[in-house]
Amino acid sequence: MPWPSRKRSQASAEDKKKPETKQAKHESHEEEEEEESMPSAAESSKPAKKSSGWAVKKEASSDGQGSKQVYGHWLLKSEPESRFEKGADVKFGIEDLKAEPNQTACWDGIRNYQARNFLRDMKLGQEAFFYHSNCKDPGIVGIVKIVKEFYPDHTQFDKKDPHYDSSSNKEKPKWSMVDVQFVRMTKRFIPLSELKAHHLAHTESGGPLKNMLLFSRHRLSIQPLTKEEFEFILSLEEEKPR
DNA sequence: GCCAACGTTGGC
DNA sequence: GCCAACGTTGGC
Repeated sequence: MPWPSRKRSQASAEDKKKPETKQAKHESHEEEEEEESMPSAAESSKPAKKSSGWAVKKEASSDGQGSKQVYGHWLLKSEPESRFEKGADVKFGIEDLKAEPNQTACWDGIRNYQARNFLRDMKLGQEAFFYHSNCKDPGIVGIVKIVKEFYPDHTQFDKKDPHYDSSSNKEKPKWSMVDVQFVRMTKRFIPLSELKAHHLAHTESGGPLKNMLLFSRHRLSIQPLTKEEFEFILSLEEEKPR
């Protein structure tokens, strides 16, 4: 992912910590990509951006504006197993998040415009599923919440960080991050295989997971979830594992 | 380790 | 703006 997963640590804004994360690269665009795709609820408090579009859906609002769809929930991918990127271990599983001060970490290292734009749409208090990727048992393991809306990702300026971006500058940071705090583990591990089975069934039946981005945007490490998707997945917690 | 999907780069 | 080459993600 952005890919993907990312991770990093620490807490808030105050400290800057270091990097870890994964993702990488940079891109080129100009940055202006601020668009986001989804609209979130209100707007961000910070910069505002416009949206552009990608994929997310939008619905017409009744009033005629197309409002874009507002996402209130998210899925964040992170890798729970060690993997080295430019000499740094990008491992950051949910246990690592729980071990951070205040069980809070900054989600740094996102170097994909689409993921970054979603990140910028995240609002304080919104919840996200914590998804373990690129590991033996991929799937949802817990729930986190946004405790600080987007601000510059300090790892883009750190030459020693695997996600250093020489094309960015402090006057106009290209990449952002948010802080997330652990909320709870899901009542049980919800494996990718199970989500996929529902996705396939819903594709036929028109169920809630038929458009889940996990299955169409493989490489997106930060994905918005509709309320229906989030609630359906939560309902799986109560079921027996299949 | 393989490989499919897909995003990015860069020539033209 | 098109598109081929290339790089990355991430499941298996």
